[in-house]
This record gives sequence, structure tokens and C-alpha cells, in this order.
Amino acid sequence: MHEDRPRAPSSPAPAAQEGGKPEADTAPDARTAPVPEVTKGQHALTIEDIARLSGVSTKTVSRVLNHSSVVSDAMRARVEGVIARTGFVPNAQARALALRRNFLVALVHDGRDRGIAEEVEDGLLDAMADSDYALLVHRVPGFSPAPQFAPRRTDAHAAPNPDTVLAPLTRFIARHRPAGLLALPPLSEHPGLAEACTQAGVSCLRIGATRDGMGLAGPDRAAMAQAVSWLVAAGHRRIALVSGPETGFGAQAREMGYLDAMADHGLDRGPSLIEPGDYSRASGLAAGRLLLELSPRPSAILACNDAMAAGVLQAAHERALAVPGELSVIGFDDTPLAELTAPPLSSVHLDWRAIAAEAFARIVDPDRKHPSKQDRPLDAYAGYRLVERGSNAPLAPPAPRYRQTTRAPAPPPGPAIKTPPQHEAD
Amino acid sequence: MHEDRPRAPSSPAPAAQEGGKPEADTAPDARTAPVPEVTKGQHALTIEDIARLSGVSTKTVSRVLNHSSVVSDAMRARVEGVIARTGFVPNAQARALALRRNFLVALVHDGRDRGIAEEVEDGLLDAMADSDYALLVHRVPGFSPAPQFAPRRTDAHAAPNPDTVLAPLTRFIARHRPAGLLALPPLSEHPGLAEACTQAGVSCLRIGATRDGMGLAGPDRAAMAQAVSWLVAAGHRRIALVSGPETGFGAQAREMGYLDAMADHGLDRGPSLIEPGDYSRASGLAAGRLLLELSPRPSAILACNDAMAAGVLQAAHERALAVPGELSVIGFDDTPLAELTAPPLSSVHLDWRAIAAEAFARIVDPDRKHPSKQDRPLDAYAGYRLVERGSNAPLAPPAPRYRQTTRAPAPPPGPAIKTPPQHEAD
DNA sequence: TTGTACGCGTTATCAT
DNA sequence: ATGATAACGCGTACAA
Repeated sequence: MHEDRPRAPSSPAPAAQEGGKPEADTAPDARTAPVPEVTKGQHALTIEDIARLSGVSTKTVSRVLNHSSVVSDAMRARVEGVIARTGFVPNAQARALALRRNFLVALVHDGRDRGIAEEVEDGLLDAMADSDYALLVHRVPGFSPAPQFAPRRTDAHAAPNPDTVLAPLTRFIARHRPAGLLALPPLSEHPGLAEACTQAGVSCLRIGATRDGMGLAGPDRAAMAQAVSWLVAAGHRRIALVSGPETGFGAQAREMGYLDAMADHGLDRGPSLIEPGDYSRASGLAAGRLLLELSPRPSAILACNDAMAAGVLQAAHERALAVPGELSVIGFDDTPLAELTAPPLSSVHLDWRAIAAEAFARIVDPDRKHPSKQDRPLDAYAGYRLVERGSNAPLAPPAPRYRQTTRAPAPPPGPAIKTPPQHEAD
Repeated sequence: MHEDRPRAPSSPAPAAQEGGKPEADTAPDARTAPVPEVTKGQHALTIEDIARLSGVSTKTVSRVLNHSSVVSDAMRARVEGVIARTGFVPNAQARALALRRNFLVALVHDGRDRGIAEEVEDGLLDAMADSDYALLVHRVPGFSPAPQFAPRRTDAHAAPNPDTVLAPLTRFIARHRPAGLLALPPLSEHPGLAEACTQAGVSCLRIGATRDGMGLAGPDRAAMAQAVSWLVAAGHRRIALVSGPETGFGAQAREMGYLDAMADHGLDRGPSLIEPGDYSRASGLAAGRLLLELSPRPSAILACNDAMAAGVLQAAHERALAVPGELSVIGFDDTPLAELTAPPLSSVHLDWRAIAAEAFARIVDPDRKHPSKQDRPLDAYAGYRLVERGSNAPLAPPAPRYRQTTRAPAPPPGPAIKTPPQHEAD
């Protein structure tokens, strides 16, 4: 940074003088002599130190570290003993440089839709917990599917000004060279993303349904269809949907699931029962207001994510509608916020953590890294289930005449979180 | 990884043959010949390529990259032109190795209290957006202050089994060598954290108030006191508090702010008005239930974070208490979830993003990196304000019969989000 | 002001 | 099965 300047006042002393770190300086032989085995707080240990302490070459230590199958057991035990005693940890940067393969996984999002971001991040951290990998979190400006950044509507398929998202992302990749990249929706739906990553030499995993069908998606369509069926089984007939942005492919899958099930049950699925949102709470509130004004009011509203469902709850609150007494509300994704609403939100749980774990596995495992196998649907891995909290209930048996005051007959007291018939899609 | 094994089927071809990347192989001179200037999709460009393309030495390119002040303008222009044309980006790992200083900032948390984690993470990403740095997110097992992990209560000052948190963290640091480490509460209150980081050679910034007063804290105490004063000005007299875990120093600061203000206003601050929580929604719900059973019911409840405030909202919902009509609820931290509750939660906004930005600045800026200057209170940087959403209101004008007082003449109605007198603590 | 030789910590090649 | 040597990409000391 400040090379060639008169004098940098930061580091008090040159690193070479800091500790007693032995280096092959002029007379390497003199260094085989007494050296404190556990050199704490001084300069970091290197593989060379371990080699010297073990009386072997650096390459042998390297082999031990990399679990090479050719080292003899005796040698392995000796080296591992020294490593354990000294607490040596190999330097990830140096390994990355030599291997041309970094021990970083990048999670890339656009700063919105935090709900599933948390789930995926947690799942990744779980998966990486005992590995050598670390998690890089990166944010890019965000692109069209989100309405507030879409000044003018263009063809949904058109690449929306690739420079603002792809160019910075490419620079990020080139700079830090992560082993793999995980893109979160809606970024994962960016048309040029996969190719940009491939060109930059990192394997790209996209989370969520994508238009090319290669995203790491959960069974969105089936899950939403099942949610409708559950409501129907609970006596609901007039079931509305707050859909996602029509530019989003994942949102489309969920909407299709709704349409599937409504058709299967022979229910009215007129357009008025579907209000589009943009995954934000505000849009859910707006949609909820509209839906609750419908002439025969829906007795249940499904939302394509939890934030919009929270907005629907708010709309119900505004109209003094009892939830779940007079209105059932069900969200989607089962994000942490679902248990923070009042009442706690029932939600369709998709196992984003498992999907994240699978993504990590594909990045790390050379076999799965093969282009033909990576970044494709994951239906086999992730199930779904309805997590019932308190925002849904069976339709009250006594059909309401005009304003029959037979208030919700004390819904059956059950456990706060009930998980009815788990449907593992496999 | 798979060295010495018979044959690794992963990489189809040795890297050396992949592209036309010129290397000083046997006859370096032959390579000065025609080379496509923009070599896309092939092997990554190095500083050497840029040097050759610009007709200068690698060191000159390095100087340009590092904004050294000794390069001539002509030379700088030439090199920068080539860099821009080729889209070259320096390899962070190689720089880290040479500089012995990594371009990573680690954000470390224990997996809970996601609210402020998001804010801090966003603030960091903002601050790092145009820098060479990247954000590493790491999770450690979590330690005592959180009740569910505290099997038996010991002295709050005692180090709670350092091995489970410090040892893995030390390994993480040794492995990835971040330039700096940001610890989130409650991890930031871990007694041995700062020393462990210092020993490992990374600068450690702790977010939130710490017992030694060196954490990067906001004006928690003053902000909470002000929150009480705002409620008093709105006519409230019976104001309850859902406090944080008494082992947490940050939570203590907030509770003290409450006590300060209650005393200043000469109000009852008996222990029954304070219910302890653990920052979880469930604890807020439990505390809310208790507080709402009090004989003269509190007209306002403050919570030490937003999640607990959400629990209080739920408790009010259970008792069919109108919020804010019959009960005002105010949260703390102003996290994203505040606008997802019903009604949206008024909350005391602490500028965690600014605090995160300051933390990053201290990590990057060599001047601030000096031990005597780093990791100390930040009152001067962060202000606070009350973000009014919809969960608080003036006490209903029809005053109680006995205590007829001319208090609080219906504060002026304002916009949904009002930021009353900003108090910059400086 | 610019270039040369070497070090950073680790792994791969090729010998033994 | 193990070891010497040369990369990996970039920065620095020192020379020019």
C-alpha cells in the first residue's frame, strides 16, 4: 500500500524480527537446534516448521494434511502428533494459490428477500462447519424482477442491463476466486449468470426455480398445490392467492401449483382470486386489502412467501378480521419471520437448508462438479410440509347466514407447531 | 487433494494446456510475440500478462494497482488502459500471501439474534462495496449468555468453557487469516475473545456494549432512557420493560437507561414492572403475559429488542388488547422484522449499519488499527431515534378519575414514520 | 522513475 | 514411501 513512502508508521518492526521463527536464512543447519515446540503468539507456524519438528520433508507434511494414501502409518502418526501439539493450521491462501482452487464459497444475493437468504446461509454454515471452507457473502446491485428497480417494463426474457450486475460480479469472482458460487433468487434467475460464472471458471449453483430448469429448486409447484388441498380438506372453498412477480420463474411455479389444485378440486380460480405481489410485505398488504374486499370474501389466502403473508395478516388486522377465525392465512418458505407475526404464521416449509447443503456438496465433491450433473433440479433431495402455527383453521362448520355471531368455536387446542402428513417428494 | 493417486478423473486436461496463456516455459523470448490482447474465458490473466501487454515490468503494474505515488502519469495511463481493456483483476490470494495481510473481513456470530446480524452485515457490505475486501461470515457454537445453552449458572464473569468457542475460532482465524474480525453479541461479550484474536494476529472489533467498555456500542442507555421519556411525554405513566438476559452487558445498559428515566420522571419502577427475557420472541411472549396480568395494567411496554417486542404484541393479541389503543409497545434496534409485525412495530433505531461501517474503517485504516485506538466506544458515531410505526400511541385523553392531571395534550399526529428530535450523542 | 531477484506458504512433478 | 525443486501470483528490497 504505502511502499516507496518515506516511512510507514504502522508496523513497529519488520516481521522478520518479531519472533523466533526459524528460517532458512544463511546457515540452515544451525536451526535444527533447540526450538520451543509450541511457539504461541509469535509468527504463525508454517508447514516448514512442522516438517522440521517432525524430521520429515515439507511434502510429507503436505501429504498428511491432504490425507494422501501413500504415507506410512508411522509417519502419519508422527506428523499428526506434531500438528496436534503445535496447533498448526495450514494457510488457506497459500493452498489456494498452489491448488488454483480456493476454499471459499460465495453466497450472492441482491439485498432483498432476506427470509430465504438466512435459511440458505444457515444451511451452508451447517454444511461447512467441519470443512476447510469458509463462506463469502457478497451483494450485487440487484436486477429487474424486483419492481422497485424496474423503471420500465421490458420483455421478461431480455437481459436487464447485464453490466450492472454481471460486471461487478465477474470482478468479484476474478478477485477472490471462490470454489463455487451460490446465487439466491431473484438473482439466480438472471439470464447471463451461469455463463458468466462458467467463463470466470467457478461452478455456479442457482438457488430456486429457474427458467432453464437447472436451478436448485424445491418442489414449489407440488407444495403449493398441496397447500391448497389442505385448505380444501379443512373445508375452505374460496381460496385466494397472493402471487409473486410474474417475471419470476419460481413464483410462476408456485402460482401454477395453486392453479393445478384449484382445477383438480373443481373450484373457482377466476383471476380476481389472484393478486400479484412482489414478495414484499407492502405488496402483500395491498393485495390483502383487495382480496378482502371481494364480494364473497375468501375464507383463506395463500401467499407465495412469508413476507407477503405478513402483509395479508396486516390487512386482516385493519379490517378487524379474526385470524384464523374468519380468515386463514398461509405463507410460503417457512422463514424465521413466520413465528414473529401475530398470530404466528402457518407456512409451507421448503427445506432450503437441505438445498444449501446439497449445493455445497456439489461444489466440493469433484464427482458432482461435472458440468452435466451440477446445477439441476433437486426434487429428490428436498421435501416439504405445512408448519401449522396459528394462522389457519378449519372453516367454521355452521355456514354463516348473514351475520351469524356463532364465533369461532374455540379452535381445538393443539401443539403450537403441528406438522401434519409430511409429504416428501421423491 | 488426489495427488499420488492413480488417476483423477475430475479435470479433463492439465491446466497448462487449457488456454493460450503464455508462460515462461523454456524459451520465454518466443512469447513476446503476438498474443490476443483480450483473452476471455481462458486462464485468468496475471500481472505478468499486463506487464507484457503494457511493455513494462510487473513491478510497475503492481505500483499502478497499489496507487503508488511514484509512477509517472504516462506510464500509469498506459497500464491502466491495458487493465481496463483486458478486464484484469488482481488475485486476492496471491496479494494476501505476499502482503501477509488478507482482504477478508470476518463477521462472526453464534447463530442467534439474527436481527442485528442483518443490519451489521448490510452495513458492512455497504462499506465494502467498492473496496477490494470481501465479507466472510462465520458461525461459532455460541456461548453462555444465551439461556438455552447455559446448563448451570456460574459467575457471569467466568469464562464459559473457552474451548468450545475460542478454539474453533482460533483455527478459523489461522486458516483464513482475515484482516479483521467483527464479533456480534452475545459472542462479542465473550471474555477471552479479544485476547484470542490479538494472539492470532487479527484486529478484533466487538459489536455492542461489552463489560470492558471497549465494544463498538451504540448509545443504548441514553436511547432507552429517551424512549421512556417519549412515552412519558405521550401521557404514559405505567411503563413496563422486558429486559434482556442479565448476563449480557448490553442488555444491562438498556435496562439502566430505563431505570434512569423512570427515576428522573419520578415514576414507579418497582421490580414487577421489569420482566427478564432472553432476546427471543418466546421470552417476550412469556414476559408480556405476566406484565399484562399486573393489577394496574401497564399502558406501555418497552422491550430490549424487537423479537421480544413481537412476543409482547402476541401476548396483547391473546388478551384481545388493542395495540396501540390500549397498549403501546416499543421495540429496540429497529430490525427488519419491526415492519413485519401486526401492527408494525415502533422501535428505537440504533444505527448498526454506521457502527458496522466504522468497524470496517478501523480494520482497513492503518491509523485506526493502532491498538490504543481500536475497539473502543463509538458514541460519537451513532445516533438514535424512535421510528414510529403503529404500535404506540398517546395515552387515551379520557384521564382516570382520581389522577386528573393536565398531562400530555394529545401530541400532534404525524406521518407513519416520524423521527422526533434526533439525539446525536456526541 | 523503473526493473531484477526473491520471498510469502503450499502443492505438484519427478526423481529416488 | 519420501524428498528436492519448481511453480502459484503478487509485493518488496535493492539495484539501476
